[in-house]
This record gives sequence, structure tokens and C-alpha cells, in this order.
Amino acid sequence: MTQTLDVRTKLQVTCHNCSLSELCIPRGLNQCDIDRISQIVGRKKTLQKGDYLYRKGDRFRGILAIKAGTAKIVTMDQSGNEYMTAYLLPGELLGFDALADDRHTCSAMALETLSYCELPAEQLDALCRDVPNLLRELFRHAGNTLAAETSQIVLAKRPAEERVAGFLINLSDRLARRGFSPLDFRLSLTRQEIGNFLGLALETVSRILKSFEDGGLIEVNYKQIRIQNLDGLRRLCAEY
Amino acid sequence: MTQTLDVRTKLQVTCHNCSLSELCIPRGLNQCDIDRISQIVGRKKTLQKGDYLYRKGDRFRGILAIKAGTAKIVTMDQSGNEYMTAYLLPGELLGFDALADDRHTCSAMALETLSYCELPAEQLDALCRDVPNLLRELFRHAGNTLAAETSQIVLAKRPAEERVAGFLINLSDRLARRGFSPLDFRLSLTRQEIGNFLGLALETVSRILKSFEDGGLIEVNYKQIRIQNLDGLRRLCAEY
DNA sequence: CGGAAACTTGAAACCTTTCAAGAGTCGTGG
DNA sequence: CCACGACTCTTGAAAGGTTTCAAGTTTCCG
Repeated sequence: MTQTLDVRTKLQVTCHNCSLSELCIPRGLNQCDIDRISQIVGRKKTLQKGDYLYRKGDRFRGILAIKAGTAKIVTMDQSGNEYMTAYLLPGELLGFDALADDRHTCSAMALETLSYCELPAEQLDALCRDVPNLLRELFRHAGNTLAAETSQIVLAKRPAEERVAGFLINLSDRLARRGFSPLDFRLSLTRQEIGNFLGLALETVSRILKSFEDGGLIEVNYKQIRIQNLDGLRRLCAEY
Repeated sequence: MTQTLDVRTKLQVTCHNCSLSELCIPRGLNQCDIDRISQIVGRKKTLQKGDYLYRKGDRFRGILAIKAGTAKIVTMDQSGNEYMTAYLLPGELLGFDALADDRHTCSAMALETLSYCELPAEQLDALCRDVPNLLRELFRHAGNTLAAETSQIVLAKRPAEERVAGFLINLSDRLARRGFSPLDFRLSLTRQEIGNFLGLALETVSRILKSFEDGGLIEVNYKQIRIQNLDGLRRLCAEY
């Protein structure tokens, strides 16, 4: 039985019994390793919708793991235009945008009530020495972040319909991997934000969702999406 | 005196006297560290235009550093469409697309005669133990790769003219940082490849370069570009 | 319950692509 | 060294996809 994506779901406090442990940092680490990490990660913190996990220009504080809720990664250009570069689900890690020069190049904002844990920067070095496999895990996660952006670059070069289809498929896949229903979920993004993420006008997003609904591919009720024909969506999208 | 980007320039063999050492892996490492890396990196290898440094699906062999020549990073979708995700200059590192699961998710192709060095995967662990700062350098470079893709995502959401302007500015900046002339260079990409990289038709690239020339911003002679008004270009581009 | 925000829908405008043709360049071989 | 052919680049015109503008509807939150 899968749970519906819902921030009110109570999640556990330590890495041991965290439902995200398979996806979060401690993948492929043994019990003893997880003990050490669990001590350092500490209690989760909670934010409200619109709060920042970090802001562009902030010093790197550590790698963060979302336990519940969703977040968006955004950056701005000189003219003040906002660009969303990622949409993050529970179990996903963020903070890698500060890897290059110890300062965040993007901001991370909670899209709803959100809780997260933190692997503090100042303890990363020591922790990596004590837990050799952790290093590999961190590189693996940095690699995942990179792969997600590569995929974003590819999708951005496809026509509008494919971008929206790809967005839904990507979301469905990631929800499934994290134990949420892959066919029935509630978007925490507005049409405006989806459009910004995909490089489309919000009206285009609305129209394409409608056309998918007319085609029997999905059922749309404002932010609630139910996928009725996942294969049909996949066939629309060259990338998946 | 800066040198013109030219693959025939003879470059040195070891990290010690490599003109790229400031940009390549050994930044912020001491002489002794560089000694160790230099031994392992070994002699550079040479490829011809069209040769692959690695292919999508290949096992991760190591981090590569371009000593001379340029390369493109490409990936393909199911329909066989090619997407270029990066354009790399001498002194730049590649291979991070295999970080997530030890297999390359993209291919890297030489755009002209190219030479490179290799930091072999199987020695990375040991080397990182011996040279603690190397790890930080590798993370820093992974972060740079990520930042470059983020910038690509942002640029892809701007109108065609800004994308081309941004492409030229980005190239100019990177050439300058590497000791090449930032105002006079030869593209190793065709209009088709630039278009693919920027998500534009090749004709659009051609037309926009022409319009920049008409506006006195640049001088175009096929692949040879001379920037006459860098500030003017920058003003066209919200991102820079 | 009221007002602001979010979403939908239609029509016109606009930017970019596609199609097409011609000119220039580069590398190879005679 | 020149000629040929393949490839690349340029340029124009029409077609097409997406955005913008505008108005109306629904939802959400205080």
C-alpha cells in the first residue's frame, strides 16, 4: 500500500527508522555507519511554505535531506527574472550548488510545510574519514543532481507538449521510487511555476494539461493529477 | 601576451610545467601533492576529430582533463536525436556524468585534434587518501560542472538572441581565464552544433550572428569570431 | 464570507522554424 | 596547384508553435 504525498504524514527522527533511509544518504552503508551519521544529522527542522532552506550567496552549511514536503531550487538573473532549476521531493538531497566555491549559487524554497535533516559542512570531512563509503554516496548524489540537470537541458529542447509529458513522467517515476503513489498526486507547484520550470507560459501549461485530459491520458483537478495512461504519456515523450 | 586557441600549440607533459595547472586538477595543492598526481596522471593521450573520449554506457575510467583541443558532451534520446549539453575547452575537466552510477550517461567527442590526461578511477580512492586536498578539488570541479549546467538551463529559457549572446560571452570569459584571447577565437562547432547546444535552428544562429555583425558587436568570418563590443553583448544578455 | 490568487479559455501577435535555393569553404585526389 | 564534391553557411519567404493580452471562473485563505 503506497501513501499519498502528504506533508502531514509523521516521519521518524533518526536515520535508523527513517522511511527514506533507502533513498537518502545512508544507502549502501552498514548499521554502524548509519549510527555515526544519525548522531550528527540530528533532529529534523521544520519550515513553512515560502521559507528558504538557503539563499543564493549563503555560505555552504551542509547537505540537506528533505524528509517531508517539497522544495524548489531557483536562481535569478540581473534583471530579476526567476528561474526554477529543480523540484525536489521527500528523500531527495540538496545543497550541491555550493560545491564549487562554498557559496550557494541558487536559493532553495519550501513549497509547503517541509522538514529536513542536515549533514553539517564542518563535520563532513571528519565523517568521511570515519565512514569511507559515505564519500562515495555523496559523490553519487552529486552525480544524481548533475544527471537531473542534464535531463532538464534535454527536455528544454523538446516541444511544449513533450516537456509537460516529460515533467509528469519524471515526477511519477520519482514518486514511485519513494513509495508514493505514482499515478495520483498533488502538485505543490502553481501553473506559473511549472511554466517557469519548463520554459513555458503558464497558459501553455494549462492548455496542454487540458489536452492530455481530453485525450484520456490524465485527469486534472487543479493541482490534483491522476495519471490514467502512463504509457500513452511516455509515447509522447522522446526522452523517456 | 595571450595565445590564440590552436591545437597545434605544443603543451607540456607533466602537471608541474603544464600551462593548465592553475585550472586543472592541481589548483590549491602543494608541490608534493602535485608530484604524486603527476606520476599517476601520466602521459597525455591524443585523439582525432570525431573520436570519442568516452561513450554513453561506458564504465567510468576516470576524470579526464583536456590539455589541447575542444570537445562536446552529447546525449541521445530514444528517437536518436542528439543533444549537446556542454562544450569544453583546454584546461576543463570531464567525466563527472558517470558519478551517479559508474556508467557514463553522455558521450564525449573531440571536435578537433585533442590531447588529454587521465586520473584513473581505480587510483582515485588511494590518491584522495594520500592527498586530502584533492578530494576538495574534485568536489569543486564537480560543482563547476553542475554550475555550468545550471547556467545552461537558465540560458535555454531566454530568447534566441540572448542565447547566442550568452554563448559568446561565456566562451569569451572561459577563454580569457585560460590564457587565450577572449576577443578573437575560432569556433570548433558548426552552426548546426551551436544550434543544437542552444536549442535553436542552425539558420537562426546564422541570422543572429549576422545581426550582431550588422550591429557592430562582432565580426564573423565563418568559424572565426572577433568580438568588437563585449559590453554591448553583455547588455543583450540578462544572465551576464 | 470576501478578496486575492490561481486557473481556464479564446484570439491576435510574435518569434522561431521549416523549406528552399544559392554561395562559399575545405579537403582530397588528380 | 587546381578541380571536384561534400559539407557548411547564408538568405528569403511561408508556416507553425508559443506567447501575450484579455476576460471570466474557480479555489483558497484569512
